[in-house]
Amino acid sequence: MSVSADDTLARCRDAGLRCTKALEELLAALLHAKGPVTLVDLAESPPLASLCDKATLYRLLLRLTDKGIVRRLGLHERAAYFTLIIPGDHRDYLICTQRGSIASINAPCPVHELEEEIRTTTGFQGLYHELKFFGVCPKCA
Amino acid sequence: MSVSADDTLARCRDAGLRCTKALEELLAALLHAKGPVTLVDLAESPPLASLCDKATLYRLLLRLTDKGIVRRLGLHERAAYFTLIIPGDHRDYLICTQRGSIASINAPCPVHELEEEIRTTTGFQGLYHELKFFGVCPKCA
DNA sequence: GTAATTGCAAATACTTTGCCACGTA
DNA sequence: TACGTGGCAAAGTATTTGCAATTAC
Repeated sequence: MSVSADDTLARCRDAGLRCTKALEELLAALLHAKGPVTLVDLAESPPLASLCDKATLYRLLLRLTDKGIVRRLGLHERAAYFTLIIPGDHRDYLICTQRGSIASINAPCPVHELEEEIRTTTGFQGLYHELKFFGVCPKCA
Repeated sequence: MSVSADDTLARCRDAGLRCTKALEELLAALLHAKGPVTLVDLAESPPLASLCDKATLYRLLLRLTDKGIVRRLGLHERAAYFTLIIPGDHRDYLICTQRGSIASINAPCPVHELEEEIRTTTGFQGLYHELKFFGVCPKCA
């Protein structure tokens, strides 16, 4: 298991979650995923498919989201997307509305200052943001 | 009817849509709405509730989204949110994850440069973005 | 031993579609 | 008149929940 995997598992333990096989494999699947994935994506991926029920994954993702270990993204699809929160790592997304592909953007995110401003002026707690670009990629256009 | 309402209706006509009572009232409802609204919000609002079916609203919103007159937002709720696109007007959102309230942010959006850069480097067509801040508002915290 | 977690199955919620009647251009 | 649009009802898809059995601590 990579360092991140152990780190994440440790964060789960700290959050009071029990270390079950399902949790371990779910974290592994999220780590290996190239980007945000849906519940169904996860439920159908080889190790998880035979290991546990979709409802279990659903509830695990709920708890993880609750504990701030996983983020639930509202993209344009009907299904929700999930991604691990790696401390100190922020991602913005570029989505092709035609094919539904999701790419991460590596450019430095220009929103942090505004986020700081909002934090101080509104008093919101646990503030974070989602920045998504939508359009039709060259291949689809 | 305000100027915006006429403008928007004109855009619909230009897009080849027929001006029906349902369309007019839907546009009016979207204009009066403080921010993004769900299909159910619209279907239950007084003028529309007795005027037309939910399926009609659904199909109208589809057409309007298709024509670039309405934007469908993926927020964190299960339901999709819709909002009128006012040319030259861009909005970012501040969402309380506790109560689900959605506020518009008036601060100048710091993303336009990055959007330009993405447009030129990736060749995406019809590029636009959604920027949303999530957190727990002071009242809920 | 005890409380958290899980599987299975059923219930919800929201969206989407089919088909025929209707109204706009 | 012709074709886009609307109503009603049913189907589809993703999410959410109840409860008894199981498992981690």
